[in-house]
Amino acid sequence: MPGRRKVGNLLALAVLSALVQQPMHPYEIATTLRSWGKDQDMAIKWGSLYTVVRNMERHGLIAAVESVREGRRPERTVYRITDAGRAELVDWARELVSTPVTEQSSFRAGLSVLAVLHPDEATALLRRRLARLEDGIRTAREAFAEHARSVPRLFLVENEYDLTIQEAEANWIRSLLAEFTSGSYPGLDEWRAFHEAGTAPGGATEGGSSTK
Amino acid sequence: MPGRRKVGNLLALAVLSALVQQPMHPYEIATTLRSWGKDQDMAIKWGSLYTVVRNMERHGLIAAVESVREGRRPERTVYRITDAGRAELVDWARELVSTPVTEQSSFRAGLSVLAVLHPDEATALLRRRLARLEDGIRTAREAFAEHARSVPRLFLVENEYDLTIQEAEANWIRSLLAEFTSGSYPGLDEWRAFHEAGTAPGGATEGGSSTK
DNA sequence: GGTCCTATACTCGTATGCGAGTAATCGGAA
DNA sequence: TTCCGATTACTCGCATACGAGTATAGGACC
Repeated sequence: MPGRRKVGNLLALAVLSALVQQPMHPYEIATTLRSWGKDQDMAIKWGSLYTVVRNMERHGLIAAVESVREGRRPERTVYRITDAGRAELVDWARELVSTPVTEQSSFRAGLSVLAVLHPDEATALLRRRLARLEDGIRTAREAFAEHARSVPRLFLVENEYDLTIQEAEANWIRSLLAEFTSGSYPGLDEWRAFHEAGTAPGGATEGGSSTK
Repeated sequence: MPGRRKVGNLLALAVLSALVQQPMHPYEIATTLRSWGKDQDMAIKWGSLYTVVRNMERHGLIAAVESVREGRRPERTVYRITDAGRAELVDWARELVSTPVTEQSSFRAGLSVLAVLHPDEATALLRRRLARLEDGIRTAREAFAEHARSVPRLFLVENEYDLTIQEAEANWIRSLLAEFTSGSYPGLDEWRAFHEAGTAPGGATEGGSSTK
């Protein structure tokens, strides 16, 4: 339970933002979100969607409108947003916008154990990341330009933000790589020495003996 | 299970990086991590720690060394890293460093529903965020400078990264705010109009009728 | 030398997350 | 006409995540 929200999953926010437009059944919500391009920043997990929707109903944020059975397909339950849901949407938006939270970042985690890799390998891997990142940025920029034709900028703010952050990361990696390759990074020699002596840096020297 | 890792929780990575130094019992791992300052980017959840450790043992990444009972305290099980664990640590580090993944960001989520707020409120909230962010950056910078006295820069890369990203976010917010306050942001008037007409933007006009 | 507060060191139960499975419909090719 | 694969629309159940609870030890203070 991240925080005090009745339904803490950010997927719930997406559901609210879809239902605020019009009543829908869960599958339609997913489709709408995907067409909206929200699936990029929030891969829709089927299992979660239905769990989240059920919980949202339980907490009165949404309410079932009808259960249609079209032909003999599985029953589709159509939901609409309630006033409580609308209030939650706004309140949640307020919180998310105004309060910075330190998010979990896998790259940060990777960096925190960067020392276990040989500096040359670390350099190569960072180059790899940079290349992929540049690729991703290019793609995102194109998709953004495409979308921007038909959608007002306000509805694409998150993408603009994303691009900015990714660029900042790319730049940071570039400058780190520059220090690595020029040899100006402090402690680079010790780092290299540790690894070439066949031991992990920061750890005690251990012969790699059998484990079992 | 994020990916194919036997134990996908990033906490497991932290555990490995602690145990690579020397065998420890779980509580000691937590303490070590905290002293290392890793708790900032990865709040240690007690429940998770023990679950993760158990799973890691099950998968052979770590192994129990001994179960000491000091006095009449609860039994403490000391774990050491195995060769498989060491291999996992390195392999995991490689992946995390080389492969960018689009992480979940609550701010991005917030931005994606920014339109549900009145532009004036959005502006105020962004100002609020910016102030808090600047505060956090200042604090982090000081902590970093302090640490940098005793710890080589290599072991603080993640913090450097973090600062860079946070600054990028702050700058982005600043420029967005500038556009909002100068009125140069496209669509600002429509945005305002939507809200002042008493309806959510992008949605159909709906009288706020009773819900139940 | 008794009491209180904090630190140590976990355990347990529950809510949640989510992959994998299921089943019906539909459009097109053979 | 029938078969096949894709699409629609969910359900189920297990593994995880994690808060809250528990219980002992040690030191400070009076």
